[in-house]
Amino acid sequence: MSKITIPSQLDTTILAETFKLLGDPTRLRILFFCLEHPRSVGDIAASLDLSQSLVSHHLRLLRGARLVRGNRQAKQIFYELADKHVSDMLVDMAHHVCEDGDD
Amino acid sequence: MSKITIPSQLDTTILAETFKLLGDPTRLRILFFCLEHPRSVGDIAASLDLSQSLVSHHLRLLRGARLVRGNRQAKQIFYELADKHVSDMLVDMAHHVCEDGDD
DNA sequence: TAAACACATGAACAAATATTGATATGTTTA
DNA sequence: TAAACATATCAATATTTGTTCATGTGTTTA
Repeated sequence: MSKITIPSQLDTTILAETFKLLGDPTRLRILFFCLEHPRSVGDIAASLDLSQSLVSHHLRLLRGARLVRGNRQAKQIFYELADKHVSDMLVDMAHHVCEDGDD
Repeated sequence: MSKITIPSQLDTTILAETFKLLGDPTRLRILFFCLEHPRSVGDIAASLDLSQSLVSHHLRLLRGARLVRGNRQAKQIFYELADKHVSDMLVDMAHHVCEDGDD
């Protein structure tokens, strides 16, 4: 059971878009930083030593792919992962990168 | 339990490298095509309508990241996913891309 | 309202990357 | 060995993409 389904070329492209977003160290750092609890843009920039502009640009891409969502709290906007789905996947992959080298 | 572990900056970079490889539609198509059983380079190129050169290039990258492995069978070389680890992740992600739109 | 603060956006540039075409390497068959 | 076949590699090109700097938008406080 659990038959293997080969995605259509369109689905493949969509899937690739998501992977592509995850394929950048800066974006991954942002995502992991927001994993535990929501973080403001300024906090992200300061903690990760990135320019505010750069963080905003990346957050826009991540927002566009529904990987994160932000809600305003007074002047600041706090970003968190979009849903458990995404965070589970990240944690899962993080584990994978640690346990390397079978074979 | 299952405490969230934030990867080091180095680990993040390594993880990103893997995601980056998965973040190309052509490579994803190659991977899914080899999911069920090993496929020769020529078969991949013909079936996916890609030049032989392009397929070889991509396979080299995938090999370098230990995402696929190939074994020679006479003139041809048959490629398959490196381990269950990789294929499980791919199938998993393929499922994710289908079930969209919570919220 | 004006100034200050937090974040978003646009243009521009440099670096990375996918793709192509030609050629090389290695394996088999005549 | 030579020719044919399958795959790999090299060099070059065109596109994509991450980053920066300057500026714009929206919210709060004086």
